[in-house]
Amino acid sequence: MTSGAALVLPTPDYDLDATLSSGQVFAWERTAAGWTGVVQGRWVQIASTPEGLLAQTSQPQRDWSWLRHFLQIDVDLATVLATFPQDDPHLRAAVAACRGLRLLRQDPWECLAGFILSSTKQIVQIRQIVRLLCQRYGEPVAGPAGTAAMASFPSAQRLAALTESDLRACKMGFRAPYLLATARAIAGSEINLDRLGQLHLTEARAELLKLPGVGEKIANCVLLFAYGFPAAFPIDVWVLRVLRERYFRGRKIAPARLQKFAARHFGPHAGYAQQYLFHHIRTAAR
DNA sequence: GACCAGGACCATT
DNA sequence: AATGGTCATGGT
Repeated sequence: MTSGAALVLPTPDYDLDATLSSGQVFAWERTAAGWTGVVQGRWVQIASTPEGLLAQTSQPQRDWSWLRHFLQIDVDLATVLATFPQDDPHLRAAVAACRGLRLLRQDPWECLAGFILSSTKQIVQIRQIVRLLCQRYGEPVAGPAGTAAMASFPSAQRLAALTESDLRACKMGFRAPYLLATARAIAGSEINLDRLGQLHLTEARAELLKLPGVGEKIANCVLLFAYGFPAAFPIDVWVLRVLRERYFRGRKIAPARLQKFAARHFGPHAGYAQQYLFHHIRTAAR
């Protein structure tokens, strides 16, 4: 190791592959050496080893709390799973198949922008759009010697200064005006993302819903993946399918009723349950 | 070529 | 409250 720093995080019950490929984040790259990404401006590569998660950075690190926070290392997964309903065979099967799947704690703006781009897009396509945005408008972040550089996700201020056609050139189609208007609302301080974490779940959701291109589903994704509200329960087409087929005999149920059911049935960590159901049905489908 | 993708928004019933 | 059309782009 000629530069940077390395650290082993001995974390039981952590499936890094499942976590980083389960549609929470879109800017991480999988290489032969592990996963590479940018967290708070820092280049970081993470590999799964028998001793735990092996993290490497390009710069020396005084403390690693930023990475522990992003990975949510200190969440005791067993405690979360213990809050799940014990008499639910479908959820039980999903947890058994995806043991170690975790929720991350992302940067709110990157998460918000990523999910504005997510509507009726496959995850591989969302990743492609995000990659283009980072390469064209993000800041380069160098890795250790001999590794590929990454690019940070562009700030709201940076995107706010672009035009709609700049964004359309990144292949995001009709989502371009949504992303642009939301970037300008954030850059212009009409909404302060730093403040939302101090609000209650419903208040924070109401703030996010003011942004163009943000409905219930995307708001819940941001609340769950960036702000750590474990009860937030995003219902996309996949989760909708699971809920209908497995819990309502294929009947179609009003969205408000489904949200109510999810909160009551899955409990205070319903968002975790949602991620297990989502990842399970998507990985089983291939 | 048909169908679908981690939806939101608008108009109409 | 519920339905239907529209919005780009690319994978299967």
